[in-house]
Amino acid sequence: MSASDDDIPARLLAWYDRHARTLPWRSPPGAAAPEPYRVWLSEVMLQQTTTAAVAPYYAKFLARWPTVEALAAADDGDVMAAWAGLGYYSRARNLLAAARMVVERGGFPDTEEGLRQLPGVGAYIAAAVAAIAFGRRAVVVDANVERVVSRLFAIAEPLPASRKAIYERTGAITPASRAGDFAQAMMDLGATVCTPREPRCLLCPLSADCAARAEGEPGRYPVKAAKRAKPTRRGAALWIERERAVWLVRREGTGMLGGMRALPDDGWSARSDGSGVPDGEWEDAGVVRHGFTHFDLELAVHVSRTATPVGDGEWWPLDKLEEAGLPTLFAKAAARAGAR
DNA sequence: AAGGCGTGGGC
DNA sequence: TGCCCAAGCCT
Repeated sequence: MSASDDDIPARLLAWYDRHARTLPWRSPPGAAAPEPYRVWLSEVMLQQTTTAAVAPYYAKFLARWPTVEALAAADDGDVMAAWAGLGYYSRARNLLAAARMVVERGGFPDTEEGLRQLPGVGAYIAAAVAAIAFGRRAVVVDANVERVVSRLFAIAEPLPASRKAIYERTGAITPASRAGDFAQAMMDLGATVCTPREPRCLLCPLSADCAARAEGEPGRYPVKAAKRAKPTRRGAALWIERERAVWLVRREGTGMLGGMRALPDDGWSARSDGSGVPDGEWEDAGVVRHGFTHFDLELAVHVSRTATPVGDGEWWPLDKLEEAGLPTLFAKAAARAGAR
């Protein structure tokens, strides 16, 4: 490094004062912090999800449930349906459970340790909310920070083994004041300058400090462990129609798409072979392909107007299908069934 | 502690 | 097209 670590937060915050992104859940640099509810809601939505994808959902949730009290009083099915399409549905289940805990205890915890007790709040979100909403010094490490810090210090150890070292290095450059702005500055830097491919080092306020840049190939970091191949599973979904209505069920439990409204299926999510359509006269409506995090799915869509409804469900009017809150997989299957 | 857990966009 | 990636958490 050409300068001491002490200068890093100062340079980064000066950069942030001029280049902070404007985002719906964020206050401008130096302004009063947003309400904890808004920070928490945005952080939950932003897990593994782009800001562009989150923005409309954040607006919708805030308009419909403006406070944590309103959210705590919401109907479970309404919240799940409002989350439909955003993915990682355990987030919605935990969101509601956490809102009810917060109301029960009379407000948000204002420490990392307290926040960690809420379901769906892990190390990252607890630190982010403590820093951004409550102004506490907290070491905030997300994937952006992992990338920036890996490059800044040329950490050669691959992720995820390097997480501990990254946390310590991040802690060493996190300032006592403006920790929330510092965290958001690191994330903005990672999102707009220190990008995964072809980082724009000429625009970076930390380029003089960056060991990876000094080495000449900053895009080499962070080093990542090899990932495993994604298998393909096959399954079937059932479109059972009567009088302009379709039979929808609610998926149980906390597994794949748990808690979400869905088409009946053959159990593909619990098995890898996919087999078996119940007796009856089924028309083949084709196959929907959908990629999940750890496997690809080829879902055959079977259509019947005479088959007996499967399981515990309800007849849903076709002209209101958009309001059913189907996850994207089943929205695709519905489109396939309708297009036959 | 490594794998389950969604989806859409960029290249 | 196929792969990588995006403000991770839970078990």
